[in-house]
Amino acid sequence: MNASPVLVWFRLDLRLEDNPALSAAAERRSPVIPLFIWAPEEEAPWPPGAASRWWLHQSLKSLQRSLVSRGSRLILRSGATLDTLKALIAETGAQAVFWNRRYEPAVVARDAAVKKSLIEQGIEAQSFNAGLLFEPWTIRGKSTQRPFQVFSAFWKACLNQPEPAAPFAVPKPLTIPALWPDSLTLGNLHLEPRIDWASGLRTAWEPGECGSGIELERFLKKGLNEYPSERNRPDRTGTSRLSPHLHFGEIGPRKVWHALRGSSRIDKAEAVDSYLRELGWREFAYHLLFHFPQITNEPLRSKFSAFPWQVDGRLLNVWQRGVTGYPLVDAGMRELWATGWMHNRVRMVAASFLTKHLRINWEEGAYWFWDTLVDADLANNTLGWQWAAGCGADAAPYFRIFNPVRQSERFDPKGDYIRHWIPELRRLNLPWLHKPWEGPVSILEESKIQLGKTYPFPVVNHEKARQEALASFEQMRLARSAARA
DNA sequence: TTTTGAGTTGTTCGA
DNA sequence: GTCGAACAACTCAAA
Repeated sequence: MNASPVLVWFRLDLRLEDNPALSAAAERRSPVIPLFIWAPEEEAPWPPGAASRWWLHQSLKSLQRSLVSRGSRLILRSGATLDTLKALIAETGAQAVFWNRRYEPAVVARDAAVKKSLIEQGIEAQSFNAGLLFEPWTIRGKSTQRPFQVFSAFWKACLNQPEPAAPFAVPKPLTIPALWPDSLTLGNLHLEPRIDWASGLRTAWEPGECGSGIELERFLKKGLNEYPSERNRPDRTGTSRLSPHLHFGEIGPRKVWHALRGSSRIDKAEAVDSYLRELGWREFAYHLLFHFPQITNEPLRSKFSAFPWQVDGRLLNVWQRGVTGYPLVDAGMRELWATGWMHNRVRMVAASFLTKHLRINWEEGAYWFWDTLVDADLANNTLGWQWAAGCGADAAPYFRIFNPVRQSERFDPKGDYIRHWIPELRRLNLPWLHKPWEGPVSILEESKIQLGKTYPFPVVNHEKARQEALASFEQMRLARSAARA
């Protein structure tokens, strides 16, 4: 037996299938020591939020279970990563550390320092790609050789690349070390909330590799064919719901890619392309985050630094709690609070509402989503918010301001989504459900609604807010041309 | 270097 | 109800 063990350092790749770091370690026929290190402060200013920590706990539990069922274990530690790795190397005599790459700026810097230090110490340190179809540095403009800032050109370049490799199989039984190092218990990491607010999350999700496989199967069977149209319907299950699973790496994009391309159950190539395109947006988000790492806290378009954002804690709070008086926005914010997830169509409406109607800085929204989403992902969250605010890559033109009532009428036509998340409006008929403040007094009375008491009046008037948002853009434009002159 | 065509997800207005 | 145009100006990416 090959004596010295390999440490497999798990991060956002909490799976056994298609896990190149784990497979590479298994092929060594050396003992394998699976390891997770909890070091949130190393990810500042974006350490995992509360919903993410809840998910992480469940996902680690699931990974631990699968490893144990294979006769292995998952060693848990907390504290500074490099010190922890060095301590484990000393304890176990490991000569190699393998992991799968991450792309968040703070993590990239941390990992580079870890790798350098390990190599200096004579330890083999290898990183792999488990999380992306296309590594950010491999995609460049044809003539410019620069990173892309426009999605369609980016995705076209990706599709011209060789097809992503087939996923790795689950490795054969792992070689067990002669002696297991000490491990914390999962409870020691204190990932779960002290006050149990997670019952809605438990109902909505099954974290872990097994749960992701079930979700993918469901989507292939029931969702994908109608994806191009149904994906916009928050009142139906028309999306894949894979986002948290992809974020934690319980399933990898290669598996999803090949499952879709190879599935015989799908009769519409259009549906496959349409969903893969969304995976493409995920790739694009990572591409941007890698090449423009400052965008997590600065607008990609620097002229937006001059945008006259409003600072208003009351309005921010109203938005966060889902009491803006616009039913679709409120339904979305309450879905988020209850389940840790919000339908993408509603995310756009809610984000547009915060940044345009309330003119609150997109960063406030990004931090709220970061804390409350189970799929909080720095690349996707940053791209999404900057896109909505108009300051990001390929962003919506400034005059594209979502009308929360019109969006509601188009995408929740029967009001089922609103009724589900705003029970106090459930007796209200169409079309007033989309805009209660326009409902006749008699109808509101019959529906047991007292505006201002049981459900709020709109916090802003749509048309007025729209005009003010347009005026703010104009102000920014003028400030810039003045600065240029 | 310069030129040219194009750019996720919308709304409103008027015919 | 449906349809097309206007809503600006700017930046990116390729030729």
